[in-house]
Amino acid sequence: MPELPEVETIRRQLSRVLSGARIVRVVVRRADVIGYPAVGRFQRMLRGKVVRAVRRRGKYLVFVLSPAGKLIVHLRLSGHLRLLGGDAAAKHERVRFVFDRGGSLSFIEPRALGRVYFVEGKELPPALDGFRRLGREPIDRRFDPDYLSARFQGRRARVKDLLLDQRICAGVGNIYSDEALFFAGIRPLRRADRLKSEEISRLVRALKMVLRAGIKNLGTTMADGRYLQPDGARGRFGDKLMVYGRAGEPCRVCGAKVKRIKIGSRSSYFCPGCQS
DNA sequence: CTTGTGTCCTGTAGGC
DNA sequence: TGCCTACAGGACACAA
Repeated sequence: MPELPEVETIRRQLSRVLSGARIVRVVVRRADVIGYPAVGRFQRMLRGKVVRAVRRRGKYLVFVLSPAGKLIVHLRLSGHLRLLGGDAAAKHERVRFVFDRGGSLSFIEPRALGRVYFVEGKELPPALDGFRRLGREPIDRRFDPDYLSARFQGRRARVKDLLLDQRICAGVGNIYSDEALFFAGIRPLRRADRLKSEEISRLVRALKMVLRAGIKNLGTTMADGRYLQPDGARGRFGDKLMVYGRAGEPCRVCGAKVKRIKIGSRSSYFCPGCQS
């Protein structure tokens, strides 16, 4: 569910609220969301640790702890982090981190696909291979046309699939890839190695633009209200989407009907008038 | 290595 | 109301 802008929004809020807070207890309500290490060790290692900083890499949240270690969280499709006051377990709560200053951070994951990890040193468990292999972030200065064309070189895959590849575009997901392709004027099924350098440049600019706009608007909360900030507030980027979730509706630029196609098992939206 | 497909898991919305 | 299907902001393990 959450992509780079949503995770970044969550990061900023948690950094503000949790910096300096000490974990006094870790309640595990469902063991299989603990990606590493085993449940008992996960709980023991976290108890007593103080949150020093909250960082983000791609769609991963990284809580830097002292005296040592990191708590790494990936929300996958349906995960949430909520700051809660009371003791009552939230619906679909899988893990709860209770803090010394009162209140707790609840990891809520209806589908139980998301994972939390604790790591000590520099070496990462195999379960975090995806983390280690992350590519550059589109909002990074070094994510430039040279970088992207090098990664697209010789790749016959559809451009949409490569935008979703975290080893190439860390943090990009289904919504923002469609939005970026719209602004770049490129159809999602185009072969990556057949994009002209002008198109790659437009794509780089579009990615940076839509991700920054997403962050500025605190993320995308669709009508179903599935993504929320840790304090429960909605993101405002949903109103600003050009194509994602708008199948059959008129393009906001040219008026053509937005189309929805399937790529793999996932939906992709584009405007047949604006994108070629 | 690359590419496409299936799978993990659960909830919800919509059709009949 | 109940049953069935499709779909969901993700990432992997596979087979070809």
